[in-house]
Amino acid sequence: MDIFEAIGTPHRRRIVELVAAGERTAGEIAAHFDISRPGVSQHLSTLVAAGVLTVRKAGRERRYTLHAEALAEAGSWLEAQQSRWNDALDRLEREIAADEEG
Amino acid sequence: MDIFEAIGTPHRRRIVELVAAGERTAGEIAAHFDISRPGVSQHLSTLVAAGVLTVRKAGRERRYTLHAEALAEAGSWLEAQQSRWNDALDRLEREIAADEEG
DNA sequence: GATATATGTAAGCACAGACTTACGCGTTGC
DNA sequence: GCAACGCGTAAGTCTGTGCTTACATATATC
Repeated sequence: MDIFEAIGTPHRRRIVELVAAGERTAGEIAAHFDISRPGVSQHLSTLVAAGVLTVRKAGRERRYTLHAEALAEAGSWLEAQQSRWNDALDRLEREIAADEEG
Repeated sequence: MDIFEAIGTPHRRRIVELVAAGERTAGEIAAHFDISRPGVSQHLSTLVAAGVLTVRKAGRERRYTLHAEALAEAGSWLEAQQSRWNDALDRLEREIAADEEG
């Protein structure tokens, strides 16, 4: 599952927000949700698989941290599309100007 | 459906890439996919509903354009999480420094 | 070593949604 | 006016996935 799919659900985006504020254990994260703990655990797994989070075993706990580079990567794609679009607009504008001139 | 969910599938992300390069008709877009034309049409509808694209009727064609602001909004969320994370790292670093000092 | 705690895994269910084919509707062109 | 075109909508299918409960595993605690 790719990054965009991973952050494509509200629950998982909420998890990202929580972990972005600092390292969290699975239990701490689960406490913020109405769904069952295993349900949250599965969301955590998909986020790790997508490279959005990182796990670290600490005794009987699992500490989840944000892998910010993954978010940056997604951001790059978004920016690329926006600059593509701006280029397209510029081209269009120049064409119109050329038409009016000629 | 929110923006992230809208761009959460590879097909729809591909559509965004196509339209980012310039205004496209439904048919032009559909030509780039292996799935049926109605299938593409449904993807277009969800992208419009999510505010990612804009439609304009032109005769019997429908011209789709990118609504770049929507992508910018998604980008803002990503950046916010990254800066949150950087703040958390800074706090952690300061705490460690304070511990070592004291 | 037995019990409790923190967590993941397994199995199953129900629903969303990504497809398909068939059809309808407006527009263009003869 | 009528055929062809461009496109969306309807209806149905099927798979993925977001949940659930039950169970397994590893660590801490006494």
